[in-house]
Amino acid sequence: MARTNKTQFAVLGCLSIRPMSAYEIKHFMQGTTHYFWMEHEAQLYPTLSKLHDAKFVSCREEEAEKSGIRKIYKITAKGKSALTEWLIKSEEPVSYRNEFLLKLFFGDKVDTKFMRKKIETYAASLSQELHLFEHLIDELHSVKVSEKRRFFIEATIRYGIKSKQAEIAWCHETQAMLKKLK
Amino acid sequence: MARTNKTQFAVLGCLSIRPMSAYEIKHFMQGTTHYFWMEHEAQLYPTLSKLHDAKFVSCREEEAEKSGIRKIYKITAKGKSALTEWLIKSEEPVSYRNEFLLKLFFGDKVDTKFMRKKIETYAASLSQELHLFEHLIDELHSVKVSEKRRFFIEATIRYGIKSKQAEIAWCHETQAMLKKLK
DNA sequence: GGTCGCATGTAAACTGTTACATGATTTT
DNA sequence: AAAATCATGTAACAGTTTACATGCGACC
Repeated sequence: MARTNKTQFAVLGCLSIRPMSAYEIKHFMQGTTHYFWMEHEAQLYPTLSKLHDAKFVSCREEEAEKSGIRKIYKITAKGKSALTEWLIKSEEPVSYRNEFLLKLFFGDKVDTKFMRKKIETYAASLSQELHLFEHLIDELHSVKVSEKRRFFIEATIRYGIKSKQAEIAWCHETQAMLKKLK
Repeated sequence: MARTNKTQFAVLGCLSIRPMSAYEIKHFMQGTTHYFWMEHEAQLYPTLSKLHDAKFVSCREEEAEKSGIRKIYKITAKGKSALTEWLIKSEEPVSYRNEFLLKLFFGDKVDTKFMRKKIETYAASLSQELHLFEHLIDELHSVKVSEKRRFFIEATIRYGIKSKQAEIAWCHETQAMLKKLK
């Protein structure tokens, strides 16, 4: 079974919010979906071309802010139905990889102090991410969107907050247990 | 900056437990690290060849159980120091992708009932994974390993349990909030 | 004069996944 | 007789990431 390319749906999703250029999509993702979905420019440009060829998006060129042209893409009816179809469909399972856990699994191969340090660093980065989520929630208050739209944006942020909190709790618990070990 | 291939370290890690063949490594991972790390055979065989060329592992051939030969790889001193170096090093940030959250983010584009159903299905798969972890903890009691080794194996499983519990709690919370919405 | 932001893209390398290919033994 | 397990691997493709390339305007 072939893997279906999800980049196209991420792009269609963004364009369902409002028409955007490739550059804008990148910045939009950076500000909203970056903690669960991010695309590289090298994927965005060819994906938009393909979506345009397939009539999922239309394209309008306008003067760029500083120089040259800017290609604004807009989702078509065909694109919208493709997006809806994907939204409703169930996800194919994907393999999740966590390098930190992989190292931890082999943690007995090195001195305990290294793993204590590793968990500490990991906890610190989790806290930073958690702060970012709390900032995103604050930001959301000042954004003008429909109640329904707001609900789903907030749901993804709450997901991030709950996950990070659980992971941070695990870090503390594990550090405490490590101290008792040996 | 070049990405470092982590497959080789996952393999070296497995071989630090005991000498294994490619086939055994796959089954070992399936039984232990599968929920945070998994490799395909098509990656394992060439990776082992490369590790052998680089003198990180040695190879001994023996009669296979059923037919042909079986190549048993053993980590060398050089391989051990490479593994240790990687274990201590900090992780490069990698992009995490979650198709479920991506869909949820655009959830306002479809009728609420579809997203309710989606969260329900997601919660069910999380519960199943949680049961698997609890089973892994049980299994761990009957495995003979050092106290330190056991600690780190258990830590990765506890991580899984805590994460899944938090996600399940999020599902319930979000379902309840969805009911109130409109 | 150099860097940053806006804005487009291409090329190459690498990684990951699926499918294919082989062959013996054991179980259903 | 067919399917599963043990055991090796290759080929082809799809997807991801890095680096490169271009050019203007604004700011320091």
